[in-house]
Amino acid sequence: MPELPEVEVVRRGAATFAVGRTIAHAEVHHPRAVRRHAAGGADLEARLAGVAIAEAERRGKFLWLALDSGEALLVHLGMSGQLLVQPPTAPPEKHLRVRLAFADGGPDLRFVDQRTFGGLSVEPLVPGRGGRTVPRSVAHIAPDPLEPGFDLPAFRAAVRRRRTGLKRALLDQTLVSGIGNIYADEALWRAGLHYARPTETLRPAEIDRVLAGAVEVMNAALAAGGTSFDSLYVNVNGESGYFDRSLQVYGREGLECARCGSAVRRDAFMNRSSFSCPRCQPRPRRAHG
DNA sequence: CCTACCACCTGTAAGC
DNA sequence: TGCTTACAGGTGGTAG
Repeated sequence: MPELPEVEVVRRGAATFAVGRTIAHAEVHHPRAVRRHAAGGADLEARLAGVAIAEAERRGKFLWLALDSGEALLVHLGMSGQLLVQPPTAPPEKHLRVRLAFADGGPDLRFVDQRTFGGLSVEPLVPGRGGRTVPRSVAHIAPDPLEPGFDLPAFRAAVRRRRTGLKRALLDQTLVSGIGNIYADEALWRAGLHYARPTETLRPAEIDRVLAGAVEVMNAALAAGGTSFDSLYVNVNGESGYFDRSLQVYGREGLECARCGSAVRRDAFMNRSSFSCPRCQPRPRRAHG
């Protein structure tokens, strides 16, 4: 489950079902799912056996479970990862990668991931950006705009220092985290800005507008349980959110813009797609990307 | 240093 | 009905 709202839905599920419980043992079913854990799958299993889960935290699209051993179990869902609460007796899912069994004999926490772009690792906690303590491989990730400590003036300055297009900047997790392809397009539509607008030409008010658009759309998506076009994007109980019904441009090529009635266009961009309204978001004369 | 591109995977849907 | 191609909510490493 990719972007910030979907990851937050999963984090809340983990907080409800896993915090306070003790892991009996972990089983790594696929080595690729733990490739970021440098010491290997057996080491990850050893570090998880017998430790209790103290908290479930998130920055951007990175989710971690703070452990009473002092380390953290970092989870990135990649493009297709799921964290599922399942009875220990449930048969293994087709794409089960890691299973956590608990000392109380209650439900497992299972990491299921079709494409294996996601993964787990056990890492030390280190000082991160914005004064927060984060797992080591999250140290370079910028605060996300739903964090209380998000520094808007610093974000404005960082964007204007960039020499790139606005959407590239929104997707750069070292500038602002949590925004992916769907919510970038939705935020740009809300702000009435084109994805290729050169960052160095943006006025502070325009940067504020697109960031505010991202915050609004992600909060709305969170309230709807996230965006889900298929069964890949589900909460810990396997349920889909319904924010896809509220998207204004993403995935809506040829359909009417809700604001002006023009047909939504789709452009190839960064090996994926960008959806926008040709009238509300005119292409700038000078464009980046 | 900074920016842009590509590889990393599996599955589904559309096109021929 | 096959077979091929395009595409999918992301990230890190690396070439320029």
